[in-house]
Amino acid sequence: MTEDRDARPTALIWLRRDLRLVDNPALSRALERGMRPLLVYIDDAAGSGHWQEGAASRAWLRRSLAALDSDARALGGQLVLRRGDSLENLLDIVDAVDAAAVFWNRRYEPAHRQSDARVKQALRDRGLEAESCAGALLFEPWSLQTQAGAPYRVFTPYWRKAGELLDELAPPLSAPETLPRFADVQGHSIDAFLEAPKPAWDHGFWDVHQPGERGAWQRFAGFLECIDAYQDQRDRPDRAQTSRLSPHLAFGEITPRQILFALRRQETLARSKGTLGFIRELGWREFSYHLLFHFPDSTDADLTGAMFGFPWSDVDTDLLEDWKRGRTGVPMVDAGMRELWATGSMHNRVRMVAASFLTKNLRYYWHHGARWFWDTLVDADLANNTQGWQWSAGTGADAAPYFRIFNPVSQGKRFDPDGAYVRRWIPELTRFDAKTIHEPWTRPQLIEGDYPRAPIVDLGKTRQAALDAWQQGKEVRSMLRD
DNA sequence: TGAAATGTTGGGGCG
DNA sequence: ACGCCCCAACATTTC
Repeated sequence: MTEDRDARPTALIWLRRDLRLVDNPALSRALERGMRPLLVYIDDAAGSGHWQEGAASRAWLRRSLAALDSDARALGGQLVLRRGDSLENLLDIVDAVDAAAVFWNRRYEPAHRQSDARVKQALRDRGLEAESCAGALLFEPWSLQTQAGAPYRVFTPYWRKAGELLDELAPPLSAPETLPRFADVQGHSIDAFLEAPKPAWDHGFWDVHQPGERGAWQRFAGFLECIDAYQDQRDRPDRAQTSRLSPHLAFGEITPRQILFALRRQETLARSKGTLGFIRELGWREFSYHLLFHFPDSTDADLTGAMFGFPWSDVDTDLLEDWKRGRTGVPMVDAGMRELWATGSMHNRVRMVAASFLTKNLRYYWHHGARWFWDTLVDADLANNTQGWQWSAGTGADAAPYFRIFNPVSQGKRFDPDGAYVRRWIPELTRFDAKTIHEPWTRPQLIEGDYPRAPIVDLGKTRQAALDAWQQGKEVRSMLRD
């Protein structure tokens, strides 16, 4: 067997949210160093702190790992699957294959930064080489700062600064042509590693998504067909013209720099409004990571004091449940929440509408919404989810002011003018036409089934109550300042 | 990457 | 011709 004669040292490639073989810096590091890479994934619940991946993410993870396992085998290699403490497992595999090094791509979530630092120290204490690489972002969070040396808190100057550096980015890395195989290493089989959901509540996910590196590139190719129209169409949930790359990015099946370089190669598209608009959205992802890195407490508490003293409402669990399950009686909100439940995804415009309803009409603290999205989204990403919710609630950096309260009826009329999106997810409203479908309570006799005949809260009254509450909080804040 | 209230402007109908 | 009103279409302000 070749491995017996091969004198090259072995490096473990500790995979997490970088489930790809192309443009994988940790893997490339091993190859550059003339080392034999062994891919390892460890299911370590403790390493994520209290933001352990939700059920939808795990459904995705299961399929993404299966794809990676198959891709690794196709190159002659393997993917070692382990469960439990990361360090213990790494050390055990190091012993089994007599590895000299462990390489991985960096994570930026607070719990992972802590546990990764401990792992790195412990590996080095044992005389092993341990290196973390930059693989998930265009820019490391510490590489961009204001003239005063502080982290940016406003997107526009952040992205302007990033724009100066975009042209200097190194191109993506290529994949190995082959991978070595190791005979004496124990691991779980892919089928036994993560159980398929029972009952198969995730079946609707895979109509719209195909996890894995190949699925990511197929999705990207599909998106290229309509990226020209992206800027004009991206707010339309009734059109399937967004990239839908977010779960692939969240699991690291594709990287932002692969996307960026691939777009640059498309000469006719590279400077189009649609392309630039999409790249700007990648910028928001970068900005979210930047904020998460510099303000790690923001996953659980307000990033700014803008809403200090605001009287958030006590949660009525029945109403919260109505919101989660798409039974608020407000079509645009319910359609979004049902899309989320069925597909593990929700159109971005509708996420904003649903978040506005929760944090303003219901006046619940954003954390309740962030938790639900965290559990149900296949693209659950701590940086994006946190900043998205803080942005909606008015508590974040560069956030929408709290008084920007969406009217889900006018949002519906504007962005789903035919009612096609709402009709797709709320069959109880099939009898409505475009004119009235976003306010079915004006024709309650047309509503079918047990869909609410009226919204669970009055949109006008709760809007005014939110503004009044904001005014109160404003007084508290100004008293505290004096 | 709001909405609603309020203010302004200008065209047209009408006495 | 003129003032007056109505109202749509915008613009500005406020939360």
